[in-house]
Amino acid sequence: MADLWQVTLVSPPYQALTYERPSYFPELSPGQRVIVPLGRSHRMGVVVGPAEAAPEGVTIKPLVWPLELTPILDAAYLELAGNLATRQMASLGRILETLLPRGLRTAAVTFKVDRHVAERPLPGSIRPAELSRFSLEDRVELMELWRGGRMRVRVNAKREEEERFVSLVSDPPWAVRPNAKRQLRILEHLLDNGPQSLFALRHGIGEWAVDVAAKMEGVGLVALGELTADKLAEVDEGPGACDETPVSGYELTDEQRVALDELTATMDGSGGAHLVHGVTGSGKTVLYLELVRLCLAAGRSAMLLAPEVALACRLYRTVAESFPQHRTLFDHGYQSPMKRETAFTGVAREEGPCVVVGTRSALFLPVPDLGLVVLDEEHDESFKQEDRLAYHAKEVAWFRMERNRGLLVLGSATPDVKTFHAARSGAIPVSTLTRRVGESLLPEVELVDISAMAGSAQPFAPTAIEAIRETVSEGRQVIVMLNRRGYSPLMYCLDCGETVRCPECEVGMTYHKGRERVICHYCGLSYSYPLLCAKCGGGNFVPMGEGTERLEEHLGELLPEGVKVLRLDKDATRRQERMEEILGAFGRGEAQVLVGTQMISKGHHFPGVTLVVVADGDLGLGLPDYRSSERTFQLLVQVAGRAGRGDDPGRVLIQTRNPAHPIWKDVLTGDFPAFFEREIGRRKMFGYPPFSRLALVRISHPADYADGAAALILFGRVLREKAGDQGITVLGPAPAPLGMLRGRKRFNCLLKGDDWGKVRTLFAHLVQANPCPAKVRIGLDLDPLTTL
DNA sequence: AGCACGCCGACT
DNA sequence: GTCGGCGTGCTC
Repeated sequence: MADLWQVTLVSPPYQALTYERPSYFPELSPGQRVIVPLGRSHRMGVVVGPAEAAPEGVTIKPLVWPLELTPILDAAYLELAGNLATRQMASLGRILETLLPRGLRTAAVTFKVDRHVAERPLPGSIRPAELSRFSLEDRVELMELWRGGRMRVRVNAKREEEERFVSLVSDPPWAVRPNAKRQLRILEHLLDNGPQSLFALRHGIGEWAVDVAAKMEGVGLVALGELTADKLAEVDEGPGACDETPVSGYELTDEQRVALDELTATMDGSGGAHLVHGVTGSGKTVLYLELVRLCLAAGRSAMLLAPEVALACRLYRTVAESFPQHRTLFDHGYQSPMKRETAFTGVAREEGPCVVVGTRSALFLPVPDLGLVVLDEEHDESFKQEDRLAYHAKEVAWFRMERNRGLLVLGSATPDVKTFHAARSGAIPVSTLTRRVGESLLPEVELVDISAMAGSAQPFAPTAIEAIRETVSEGRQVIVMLNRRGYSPLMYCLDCGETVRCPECEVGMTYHKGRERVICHYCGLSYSYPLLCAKCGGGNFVPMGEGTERLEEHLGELLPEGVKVLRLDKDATRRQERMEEILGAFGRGEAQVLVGTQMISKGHHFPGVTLVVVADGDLGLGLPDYRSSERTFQLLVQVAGRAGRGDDPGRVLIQTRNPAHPIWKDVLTGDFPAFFEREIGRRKMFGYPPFSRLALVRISHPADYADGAAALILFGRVLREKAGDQGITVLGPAPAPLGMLRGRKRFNCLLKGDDWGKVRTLFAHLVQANPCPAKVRIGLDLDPLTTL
């Protein structure tokens, strides 16, 4: 009787197929990677379990080779992947493909044999296809070598070469001949998409990219090798950038002690979540460290997650210093595939408990016996991944901790309304920290009415200008935040009033002064400026509105000579490493003013900052999205927390055109519970989450697809037909706010129900009804960050 | 993803 | 007349 096993392929067709275990094979168990034959090719697959019987009408092939002797993935990890597969309505193979580092999911490997130990002459280097052609006795002998560690596996040289990262070494303009089209294409691509592996570059641009990039390295236009984010993380050691959290010798405040007792109570073996609601500077990090200490003492591993790389990096340094006797690991999505692979296998094979610090993707490291996960700034939207595999770190962490009987800690000064509702209704325990540690006080927040300034070219009210000048003259630092990027939102033609619009996306294109280009923020298409009006042929474009670049210019004029202004926004930091550079320079006091978008609101610690000015507090309030006031509240309280974290009291000025808005009362006092009460009442009244489940169906088809309209009518009918059975309210399908993106027409459809299962069922009906899957794409976004 | 089959254009 | 483009389809 043949020994049959189910193997899930981690490349197309992603199915679980049945293979036979040859007699000379080692024992198999779920989670082990194997090479299997498929058609005339070979693939990597993961053993999921024994198979009862061969399926009808297929001849079972034998497994070719095991890639490891003990499984790299344990049962809990396979269960996690399986859960994601169910949630995403995708196959397990497809999920595993996105979770495994590239080197661990490819069958393009070479086996290296220690030749001198073989009794008979064997080739020193063997490809999987050759293995299947060897005689039985050769394979038996090789398997002996493999078991004894005298035969190793290596990723093919070409694959390995493509693991190398390409990154920009300078900002535009670059020293290239203007007619070097391919080089420019690569440079623009890197600027838009960030540092990436040669592999990714080849996929994004074309076959020629690898050779051209190699040539460009020779002349110093790009850097090839390890990703620089890691190097910069080491550089950022300036006095201002160092963490305020003492590694040892600190004493817990009464509040912290109470919170720690409450947390350890939750930690006690049953598994569950715990919210830590503490104002900025109240010492949440110290609590995390104490919990990690307890977790390690119990012999279990711990994981700390921050919303972005820079914050995670700072947290990592503290952790590494605090636990020198344990293995500590820093992991984030911007690492080279090679590094991720090392981290992945390292953590899977680790004997004792370890500590992992990182961003959301670190959650998928196969850490055995994970007993604690901390999500710092748990309300942050970066914890949700929207592209590729869609998941929310909170849900994944919750799943892992529930199964592992571990503790999930959610920490924030401004918790997610859904989380806080769960805490208020008793579903999860909550600990509250109301006071800052040490001498520093919470900043004083004031509103500045700018409603009378409409139409003025001046972006700052006199009060704000006065405050900025005063702070700078005292030698203190100022943060100015604008929730908008680019030099100006739109360009208008003076002759005909037409705005510059992207031909692919039908949205206004933005002028970027530094690059002298107009750019579409949605698809990245750009034209050099000046340009001629498409409608009237004139060239008299004028920028409208206010962006960070113009704020930076205004400040330059407003402030005395010698005052240095830095700018931090998405454009200034397209090169990943620039952000660390700018924050580091500001932290070291190399500039007095920092102008930026919301990214400056996130937990960075600048002791010299005593004034925060929010240029336009109203932005984002009026959006037709149920979470817009939650997002605005979180952003403003978060940025206010940047002020006065040193010894001097802080001051926060929020400019608004709408001082009567009810949100200001709560923002001024930083009163989260008051904000929550108002917000939760509104949500209940309109049936928004957490009182319902909201999902967004995204439908798109090529603009020139003639039957698109008919497909949408069909979808509408199917939705309305089936929605009743599931008790789901359907809105749409309606054209999406970005009705056109990258040459595709887009439509959104909002589903409101009381159960995710029902929403999925309805979505499945929709997928089934798709008249042309090749042209019409349908995607499901559960609990969307924005319903726009 | 590979690797076949299969059906159309530009070359010895 | 062949070589070779890549569209389509299948793989335990």
